[in-house]
Formats: sequence, C-alpha cells, structure tokens
Amino acid sequence: MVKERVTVIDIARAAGVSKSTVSLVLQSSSLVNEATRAKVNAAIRDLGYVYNRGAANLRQSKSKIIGIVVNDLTNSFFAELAVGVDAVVQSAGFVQFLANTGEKIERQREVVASMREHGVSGLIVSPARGTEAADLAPLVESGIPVVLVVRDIAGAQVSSLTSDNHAGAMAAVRHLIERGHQRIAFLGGFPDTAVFEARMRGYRGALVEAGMPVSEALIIGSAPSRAGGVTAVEQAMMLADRPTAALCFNDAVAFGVCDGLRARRLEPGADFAVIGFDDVIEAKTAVPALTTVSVDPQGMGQRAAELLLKQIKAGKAEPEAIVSSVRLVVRQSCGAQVERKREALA
Amino acid sequence: MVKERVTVIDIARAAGVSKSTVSLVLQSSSLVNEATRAKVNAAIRDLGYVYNRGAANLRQSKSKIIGIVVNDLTNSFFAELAVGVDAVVQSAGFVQFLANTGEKIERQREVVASMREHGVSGLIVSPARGTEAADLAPLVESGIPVVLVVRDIAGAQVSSLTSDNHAGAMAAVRHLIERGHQRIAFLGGFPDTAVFEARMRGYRGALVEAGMPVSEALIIGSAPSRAGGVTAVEQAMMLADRPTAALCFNDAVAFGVCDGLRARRLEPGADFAVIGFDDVIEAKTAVPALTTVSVDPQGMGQRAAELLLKQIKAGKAEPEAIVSSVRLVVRQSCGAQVERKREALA
DNA sequence: TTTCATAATTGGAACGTTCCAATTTCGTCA
DNA sequence: TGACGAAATTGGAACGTTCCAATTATGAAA
Repeated sequence: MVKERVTVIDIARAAGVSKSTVSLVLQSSSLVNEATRAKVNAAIRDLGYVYNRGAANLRQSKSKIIGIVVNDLTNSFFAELAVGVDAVVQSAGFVQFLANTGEKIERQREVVASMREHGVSGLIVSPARGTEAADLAPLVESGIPVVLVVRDIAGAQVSSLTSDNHAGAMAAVRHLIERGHQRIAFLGGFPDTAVFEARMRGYRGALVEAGMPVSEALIIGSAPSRAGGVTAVEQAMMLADRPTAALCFNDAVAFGVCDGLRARRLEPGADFAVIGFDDVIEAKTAVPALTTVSVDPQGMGQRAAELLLKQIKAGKAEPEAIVSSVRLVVRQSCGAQVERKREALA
Repeated sequence: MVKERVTVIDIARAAGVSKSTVSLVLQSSSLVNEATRAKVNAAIRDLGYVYNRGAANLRQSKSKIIGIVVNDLTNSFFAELAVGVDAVVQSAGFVQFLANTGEKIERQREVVASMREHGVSGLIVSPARGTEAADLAPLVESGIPVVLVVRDIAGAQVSSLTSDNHAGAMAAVRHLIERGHQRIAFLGGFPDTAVFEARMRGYRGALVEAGMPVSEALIIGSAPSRAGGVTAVEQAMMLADRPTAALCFNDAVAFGVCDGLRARRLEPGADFAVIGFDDVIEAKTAVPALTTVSVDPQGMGQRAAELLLKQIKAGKAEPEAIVSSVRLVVRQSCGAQVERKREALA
C-alpha cells in the first residue's frame, strides 16, 4: 500500500552504478559518460524516481524557495503583483511561498518566522501597515536578502522597490488643473501610511505650483477599498463647496467613488472627473474607462523578483532603493475626449 | 560576515545538555524537566537559533507544506480562494506553495512536479483548462492527497470540492423568469469547460421547466473575464430579438456586461437585468450591487483546505466529491427593489 | 541500605542528497 | 609493452534533525 520512496541508491542499484554517478547525472554534469547517463535516466524513468529537494537543500544549505508576503491578496493590485513575482520566480526554477497577512503585524511575524525555518533564500515583502524597521532586523541580520515592495520602511537596511507616488499624483492633479478644475479633492487611503503621504504631497505640490489654495477639507481619508471610496465621496459631496474632480488614493477607491457618484445621479467622467492610481486590469475595461496613474503591478512584481534573484545570486549586495516611474494613462473617467485607438494598441 | 547556522548541537553545548534533549524541548515533549527546558529555551533565545524544518522533514519524511495551484490568480475569485486556503493552512501550522498556471497545462505540469520534489504533503488544485485525469495519475499513485477545487475532472481518483453550478444557475434563471423576462441570455465563459456545461444545463433546465423555448443564439461564450463580458453583451445586443436579461458565467463577466450595457446607454438593473455567479467581494459594493449566485470563494478555499488537512491526517482516505450548495443573493442588478437592510447584516 | 519503578537524559543511526578526494578505466604515445 | 594524462567513477563524510534503545538519576517503598 504505502510505497516507499525511491532514492538515488535505488537508481544506482538499478543502473549498476554508484550513487555519486546518479547524483552527477541529476546535476547534468559533463563528467559522466553518455552511455551511463542514458542508463541512469532510464532507471529514473522506470522506477518513477522523484528528486528530494529537501535533502539536497540540507546538504548544500541553500534552497530554491523564495517567500512572498503581501498585506492583502484580496486587493487585485497585490494579486497581480504576486502573479508577476510568480512568473519570474518560476522561470528561474524557484518556487514561491505565498502568505497573506491581511494587514496584521502578528500574522506577518509568524509567516516570516515560518519562512525562515523553511530556509527561503530570499523574501519579497509588501509590509503590513505599521511594520517598523525593527521588525525586519532579525531577518537582515541573518543575511537573507529582502526586497520591500510597494511600501518602503524608513531605516530598514534592505532593498526596496516603490513607485514614484509623488510624481504620479502631481501629474494627475496637473492634468485636472489643465482641464480647468478649481476644486480638486484627494480621496481615500489611510493617512498614516507612507504611500498616502507621498501621493498627498504630490497632490499638494501640483496645487501650490499652480498657485491654487489647498483646502484640508478636500483631503478625505478612508479605507483603501471600493467601499472606502463610496464613503469618501459621500463626505466630499456634503461639503458646502463641492469638488468637481478627485484624485483617488488607488483604483479601488476610484471605482468606489464612481459608485458613490452614480448613487447621487452623477455620471463619472461627464459630471465629475475621477482619476485613480495603480492601473489594475479592470481600469481599462470599466465604463467609463478609468483614467489612472499606471503603476503596472505585474511588472512591479517581476522587477522585484528580478532584484531579489540578483541579490541571491550575488550573495549579499548593498541594499538599493529603486523607485520606478509611473505614467498617467488618460481614459474616460476624467472627462477626456480621447479616441480609444491609442489605448487599444497597448 | 557570513554567520554560520546555529544548530541544535550549539544549543546543546550552550545549555549543557545533549542534542536529543534539545530536540525534545523543540517538540515540547513532556519528558523533559522544567528546569532544563528553561535552560534550553534560554540558549535558543541567546544564540538566535532558527529551526531547520528541512532537516526535520528529511528525518521524518513528511513536511508541513501544502501546495496550491490555481489557473488564474488575476481573477479575484481565485485570489479569494487562495486567501481562504491560506487562512486555514497557516492556522494549522502549514505553509503554502502558491503557483499560478495561467491556464497553461505545461506550466501546471512543471509546478506540480516541482511541488512534489519539495515534498508537499498535499495539493489543492484548480486545474487548468484541458487537464485530464491522466495528468494527475502520477500524483495519486504516489499517494499524495489531492483536492480538486472549482473544476472537477472526470475519472480522476481524487477528492473534489465544487459548487452546485446546476442548481445555482437554475435558481438564477427562475428568478429572472418570475420577474417576467422572456428572453434571457447566457453570457460568457468557455464552452468546453465542465463548469460552463453545468451552469448552462441549469440555465436550460429552468427554461424548459417554465415551458419556455431555449434559443442557441442567446448562449454566447467568451473569455470568463470582464473584457469577455463586454464582447458577449455586444454580440447579444446585435441580435434581432434582443434579450432583456442575462445570467452571466461569473461575476467578472457580469461586470463586463454592465460595462457593455452602459456603453450602449443602458442602465444595468433598470434597463436590463444581469445576474452574476461567484459573489466576489466587489459584487456587494458595486453600483448597481450585483445580484449573483454566491459561491463564497473564500469559504470554498477554507473548506478545500480543511478537507485536504483531514486527508493528510488520515493517511489516505477515500476520495470524496463534495458539491457545496450555493444561494442566489438578490441585489440591484437584476432590477430588484430590495431594501438593503438584509444584506447589510450579512 | 537495597530495590524498583519512574522520570529524565543520552549517544548513535538514520533520512536522501552532495561534495571531496581517491580510485579505476581508457586511449595514446613512446 | 609500459607509462601517462584525461575521463569516468566511486566510497564515505557531511548537512541538521528525529527516533530508538539504552543509560542514568530520582524518589518511594521495602
């Protein structure tokens, strides 16, 4: 019933060679004669051998495992990020441990510990809200390469890959100003996060650059979700002096803002300009198509994985902080009259 | 610079006991004296020991790893499924390998092989389109418990957890019929999948039950995505005899259908009834809120994980096929005038 | 004190691989 | 035929843990 494991020794016996030779074949070493290689491979097939990577890892004290921990896999931005990571990691012959923390620091601590025990050779982390440099200290001390994505942590001695939130927000608000908007809101997101802070600074920057006043009442935080967007826009529309446009913390919020507008019989794009941030896949197909600052989550995941793999290969490189540039993708939701051709080509 | 690993032996030396005792402490065995346990734990803390699960796995020839392979993590249904799995798997002290196949059989083969090499003790698979029982054969032969989710595979000797697609579709279409719709379309999804087949059978069943004709022209396949929904509804609206309602293959398609309707200046819910399938989180907050057949993806992931863990614990149980029941959640998109209270409580 | 059961501890083998150093095989050339 | 370098193969130790059987310490009963 219970079939016991086939090992290199069994293969060796079947092929009439030593286990060392089998090992060499497994590593496709050039040292082994073609004829014996064939014999060994035949035995491997016949006996249904499956390589025990755990044993190999033990011997070599290294693994082909990388860990990725995200704060909210339910958010399609992070799901896409994970897909991007997975793609390059798989191609490099690695396999990924994926854990979701749901923004819970405690969970994050647990999963990171668990991953260390499993001997991951590197970690990509989109840290939960409130993560501090100290939380990562044991990790960096142990010499495991870590790449922070999306959210950077001040003082952490690790590499990070973030997007240029400041420039993106600035470009978006400039665009709204050019279209003649005078009262522009910033909607959604938790104010105590670095990402919020950066995007908001960009928002402010564009306003002062244009010599326009910035009103604190128009900056309305909320959960960075669709539901949060609904409540944020509701609050904004209760103001005496209503905004006519909004830059939203992210696309999820932007969709929520559209929902909230419709609930008030306002058509996003026509009656109120909305711009998102991230460019998740649905942004393109939504109606109206969402004008947004494209962060390219999948590409970001890929780059993060590449950076991590590079560091793994190099042993231990200096931490580098990469901020990738973003671009404003103008679609319908900001009231633009763009022909769809350009977009369709992409 | 490169600090070498701290092992049980180091701990033993520091605490003045044998490695066997340290091992017992690690397993929190009752055999060890409180005083020595304390000593050992102190040493563990002081030296910054991290448990090498790989070595333990090798010795015990079992692991605390489960694999989950999904066909499209970009689809939030599957992302939520993964979140559900992750939750129970983490709580059980396991860690999950997550791989995305992107519907590619070849990728699937690779990742499953890789997971086997890593010694996963069980596998949850949402198989890529076109997967056959033979593809899983080596896996089941090796005695690794496998749970198929979402999509079942005929003839595969493994457990499966699917939803009652037939009953769900039937309930949805009955609801549309009750509201007086005469021409009801079935939109989206790849016709060569079992899930499509089952939902479509439910759709047909409800029509014949009501003595209504079923028109093949009203059954329009497409990619099971938002973009697919847009094209499907476009095609439907070009028919001479247009439908007034649609059951969509899944929520993503349903959202796409809403987009497509708006592009034609039709308001989903008011001018055209649309019902989705899955009940992803956005379904509730979208405007109009999506009437949909709730499959509870996260709960499904949880149940799949529980089923798998049960089988792992039991050694090897008989494969069981669970089809979990679904329920129609009536919201706005089908034109219902429901008060939102009931829903808000959930 | 001796005797025993029980509690606590321990050394060594084992898990399946890789790596090193050593050995054998082979073809070529003198 | 012998010698020699290159090519191919090999045995054994090692990776860090767990498990088993065996040993030692402890304390209660005689």
